[in-house]
Amino acid sequence: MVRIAARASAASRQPADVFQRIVNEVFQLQAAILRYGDTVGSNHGVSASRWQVLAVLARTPFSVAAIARRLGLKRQSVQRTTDLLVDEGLVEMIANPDHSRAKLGRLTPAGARVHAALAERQQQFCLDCARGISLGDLLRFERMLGVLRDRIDHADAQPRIERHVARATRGSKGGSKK
Amino acid sequence: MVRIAARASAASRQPADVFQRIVNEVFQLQAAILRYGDTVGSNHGVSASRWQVLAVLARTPFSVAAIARRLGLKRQSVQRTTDLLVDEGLVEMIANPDHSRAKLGRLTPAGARVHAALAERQQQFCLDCARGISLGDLLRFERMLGVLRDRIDHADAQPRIERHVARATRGSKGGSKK
DNA sequence: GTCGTGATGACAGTCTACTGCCAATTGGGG
DNA sequence: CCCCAATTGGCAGTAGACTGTCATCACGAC
Repeated sequence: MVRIAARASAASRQPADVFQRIVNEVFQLQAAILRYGDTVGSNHGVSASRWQVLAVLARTPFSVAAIARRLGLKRQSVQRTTDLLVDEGLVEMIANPDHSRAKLGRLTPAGARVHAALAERQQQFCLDCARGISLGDLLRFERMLGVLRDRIDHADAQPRIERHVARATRGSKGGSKK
Repeated sequence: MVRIAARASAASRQPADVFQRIVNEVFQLQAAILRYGDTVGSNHGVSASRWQVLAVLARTPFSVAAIARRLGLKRQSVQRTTDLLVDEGLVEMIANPDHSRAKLGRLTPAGARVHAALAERQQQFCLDCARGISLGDLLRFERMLGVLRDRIDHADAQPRIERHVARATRGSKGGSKK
């Protein structure tokens, strides 16, 4: 399908170059998703990150740590978002019979209304985006996302030379470079 | 314990459900990339975002705004990162014959050294990640990322019903949408 | 019953990206 | 020549995610 020899410059087909473009595209795709979520959500008074939390709690109450695991975020990040949602009256913390300290977040009636409105828009949005793309392509795409994530997570991120030395020089990241 | 509600939708093949899982995967893939970049970069004193700027400037000097366009970020974000890189001695601003105010960023010898070390690691990393994946699959994946981004960017993010009413009922966080 | 480990919530601080606003520069039209 | 729009840099403020740290709670080992 593609001639291998000539013109590798414009859009390089070297695996490493393709991969770098993919990294850039992933960043921009995530930014686009966040932009969309913020825009749609703002019409209902919530940002993309709050929407995410609402979506998790819409199914069934969860502790903050459980929400974080589902979203792939840190406890502390979700904690902050959840606190704000409680302040706004969209979420309430209810007692957890299994753990006196780890209360469960649950949508208030107001929170449920917001989520319902957003879910409806999201359904249409998803269908719009998926239109014309075969289910097989979508599933392949989803699988590839997972494969790449696995590989990146399991890649050896440590230097091959004096790992302990390099690690000792860390600790202040950017600030150490004065 | 964390098998939660994922069961019901775990293998859903409805396009909208697949799409929602894709969104989640994109977020986590981006987080994984950032984690990797920070880990590798920290061994050389730079974070993932600084690495990105160094990579752009490695080819040829650019103005801050030009870097931002290349990375798909806002001017102000890149400006801040670039200022820090200048403080750290990895980048220097040189005169721009075409614009007296928009100076061009260029790697200092120290910056070039850091970038060279990172580029070498990155090359190996990209090859590791792409191993076993056909070039065609990679290119298809790259194309799909672009397609989805286009659709999301061009999706109708506005409500179909009385936007001004919804906005009027907000108040606090609505400021972002002015 | 007591202790240690892990999970959890809470608080503080950092980093990065965003928006908003303003000043200076550039290039084109009136 | 002067004015205007677009571009650019600079500064301020906000949002969200991260790490680090500590106290508390649950649970199993002893």
